[in-house]
Amino acid sequence: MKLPERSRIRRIRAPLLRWYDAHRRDLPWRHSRDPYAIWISEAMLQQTRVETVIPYWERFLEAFPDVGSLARADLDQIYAVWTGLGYYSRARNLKAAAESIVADHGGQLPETPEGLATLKGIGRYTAGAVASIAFDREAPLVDGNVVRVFSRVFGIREDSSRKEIVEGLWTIADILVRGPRPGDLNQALMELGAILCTPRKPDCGACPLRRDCDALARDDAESLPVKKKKAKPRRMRAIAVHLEREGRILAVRRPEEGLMAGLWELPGGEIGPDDEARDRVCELLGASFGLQVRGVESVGRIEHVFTHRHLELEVFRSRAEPGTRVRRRDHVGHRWIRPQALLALAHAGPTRKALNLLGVTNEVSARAEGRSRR
DNA sequence: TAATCGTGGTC
DNA sequence: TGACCAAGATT
Repeated sequence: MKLPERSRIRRIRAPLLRWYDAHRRDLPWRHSRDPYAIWISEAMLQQTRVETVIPYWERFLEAFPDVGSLARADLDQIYAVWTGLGYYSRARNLKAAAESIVADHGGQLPETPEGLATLKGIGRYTAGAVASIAFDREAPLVDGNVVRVFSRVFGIREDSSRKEIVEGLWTIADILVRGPRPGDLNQALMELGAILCTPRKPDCGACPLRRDCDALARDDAESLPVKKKKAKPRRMRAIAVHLEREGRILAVRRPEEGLMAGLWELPGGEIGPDDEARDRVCELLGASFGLQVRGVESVGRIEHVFTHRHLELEVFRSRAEPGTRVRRRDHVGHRWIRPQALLALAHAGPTRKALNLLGVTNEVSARAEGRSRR
């Protein structure tokens, strides 16, 4: 791609900052100058909407107010606060990074993008965001909003995931950020993408860059940026069993890698596309948990769509004899607990939906269930 | 480079 | 209603 003229890039600085000063949203982390609080907000905002993040950020900062408290916390406590936010590796990485900050950086976050990027879970974007917003460094950043704004303003009509284009976008961001108020400049770019320069029906009439926008001149803003199509989620099937033993049910913890890593769920497992689910229950509970059960009752079915998986989960009830022991194969933990207690452990959407189907609810899960049902 | 990794909102 | 998308990182 041909890089825009330097002067053309620099020209959008002033109108962008003016617009930001007049229209910036009042977000809770914008009241903080604490690098730790800003870092947490950036980790949560990865692929996650602002409105979703706000209550999680507030609860997280209350539970873990500083780097030291996060480094000392049990992963279980962190997961519990993170439950429902998704991309759980972020929670794991936050703790690992906090430990490294305490052990190797005297308890203070590194101030440069290079230093920040050595920490787990901090990539190129987050390094630039924290360096510029928390430490006033002239560090560039490119997120989905910035890709869209640059593609339109500078008329970039090639696949935005191509390496050459990605590097071009970072170069533009770097040229643009040099100067006063780098943190505000970066936030202004993202804010413009979030509020006006939206994927569909951008509000070009209100845009501070409308006189300078290539896509507006050519009337193809809505078709930019150019991206390739994403793969459809693959279907997978699984079973989950509400297995009761003397008034308690079995909860099991998934391995620390892969889908829903480290989260608690009902025992069960994946089945084949043509399996009769009921026929696999006894076998799976035996093979994965060393359990023998009798009397399997079908409860129903839930569906859950992940980014790359479309899960169909069949839910059953069964009982285990008093004194039944568990021998885990792949899972890394298990507990016999009151049904409602599973809702207080870190768990993901499918487990929440299965418990809801089973009539196990509390106020929090009921609200989440209400949201996901629209 | 292309997959993997959650969830909820929007049209 | 399925497809797209949201302040990405990791492998």
